[in-house]
Amino acid sequence: MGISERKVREREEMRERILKVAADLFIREGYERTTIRALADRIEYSPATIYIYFKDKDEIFQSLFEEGFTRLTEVILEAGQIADPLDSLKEMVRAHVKFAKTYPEFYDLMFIMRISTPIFNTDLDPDSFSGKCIGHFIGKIKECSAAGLLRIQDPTIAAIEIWSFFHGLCALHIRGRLGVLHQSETVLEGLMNEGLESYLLTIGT
Amino acid sequence: MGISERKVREREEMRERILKVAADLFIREGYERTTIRALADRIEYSPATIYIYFKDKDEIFQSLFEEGFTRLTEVILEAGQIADPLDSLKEMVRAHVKFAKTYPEFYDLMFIMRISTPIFNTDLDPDSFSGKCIGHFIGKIKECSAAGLLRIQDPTIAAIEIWSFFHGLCALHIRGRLGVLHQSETVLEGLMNEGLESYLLTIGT
DNA sequence: TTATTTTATTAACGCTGTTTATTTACTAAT
DNA sequence: ATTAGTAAATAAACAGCGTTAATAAAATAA
Repeated sequence: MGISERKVREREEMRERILKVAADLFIREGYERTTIRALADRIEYSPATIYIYFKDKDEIFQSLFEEGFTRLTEVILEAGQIADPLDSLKEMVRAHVKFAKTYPEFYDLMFIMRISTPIFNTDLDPDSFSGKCIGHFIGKIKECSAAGLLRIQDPTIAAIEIWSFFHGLCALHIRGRLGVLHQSETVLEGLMNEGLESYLLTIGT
Repeated sequence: MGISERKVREREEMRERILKVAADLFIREGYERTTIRALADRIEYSPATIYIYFKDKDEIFQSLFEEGFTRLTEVILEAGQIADPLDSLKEMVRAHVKFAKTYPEFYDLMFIMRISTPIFNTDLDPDSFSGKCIGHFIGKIKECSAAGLLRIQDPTIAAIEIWSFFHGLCALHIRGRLGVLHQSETVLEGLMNEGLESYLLTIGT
C-alpha cells in the first residue's frame, strides 16, 4: 500500500512549496517584512495551513538558514578542490564574498540576523549545516597552517580573523554602510582582492 | 515673558525623558522587542503621547543612532590625542571595539541594523553625527598615510579595510557567531590585539 | 456504509505601530 | 474674572501582525 508513501511525499512537496515562496519573500523583503499571510496568499492557501507544516515562522527561517549553508557549502567545497592550499583558501574567501553579493538576504539570515545558536561554537557540531560549511573552511586553514603557510599558530584564531575581515566587508556592504561601494560594481571585488593580498598574504611567511 | 521659553524647555525635557527610557529599552530588549506601549508605560504617559514628541518609532531610533555616534566620537577623539599616529590609530580601534563590547545594542543600531542612509558615503556629510565620527578615523588614517606608515595608497580604502576587519569581529561577536568567545571574557581582546599586530602592523612598511 | 484520521479553513485572541476624535489643562485677550 | 484660543494628553479605534481553537471538508480504513 503506497498510500502512506504518497502522503509523506505530498507533505514534503507542500513543505518545499512553502519554503520556495518563503525564500523568495525573505530574500526580497527580509524577515520582518515577510508575513505569514502574504506567504499563504502566494501558495494559495489559508494562513493557518502554514502551521500544519511548520511550527512557527522561526522554523521556516531555520530551514532557509540550513538551505543557505547548503548552497554556500557547495561553492566552498568547489574552491576546496584547488591543489595549492593558499590558492584554495583564497578561492574559498572569494566564493564567500561572491555568495554574500549574490544572495545578500541569505547571507543576512546566515550571518547577520539574530539567532539562538552560535556558529563558531567550541564543539562545532560537524553534522549541522553550518558546522559542515565552517568545518571545510577551518580544515583548509589547518592545511595551510600545517604546510607552514600561516604565521598565526592557532588555526581557529586564524579562521576567526580571516572570517571576521571578510564578513565585516560583506556585512557593511549589505547594510549599506559602505556608500562608496554603490557607485561602482567592481569596488567590492577590488577591496576583496586588495584584502586578500594585503591581509591573507602578509599572514603567510 | 519666559513662558514660551519654559514651554520649549519642557518639550525638550520630555523628549529627553522619552529618549532615556527608549535607550534603556532598545539596549536591553533590542529594537523589535521594544514596544511603544512599554515605552509609554515606563514614562507614565499614554502611547499616543509619544507621537506628540516623535513622528514615529523610527525617529526615536534615529535620535539614539545620533546619540550613539556622539558617544563613540568622544572616545575616538580621546584616542586621537595620542601623538604617535600609529599608536593613536591603534587606540582608536581599541576604543571602537571596546565601545562595541560595552554598548552592544548601540553598536547594533549604529552599524548592524537596517537603515536608509549609508555611513561611508562618498560625500560624507562632515556635520552629521556619523560623518564627524568617521571623519576623525579617516583623518587619522590620512595622517598615518602622509607619514608613510601605511602601505595602501588610498586612505579611504585603508579605512574601509581596517574598519571592515574590526567591524567583522564585533558584529560576529554581537550576533553570537563566535561561540568560542563566550567562554572567556578576554578572548575578544586577544583577537583584537592579535589583529592589530598581524593586520595593522603588517600594513605598515 | 460507517468510523477515523488527516487537511484546510474560518474566526478569533492578543499583540503591534499609529491615528482620530475628544477631553483636559493652560495661556491670552477682552 | 470671564471668555476665547491653543497646546497637551488621552481613550478608543484601525489595520496589521503571528498564532491558535473550533469547525468543516476530504480522504482513508474498517
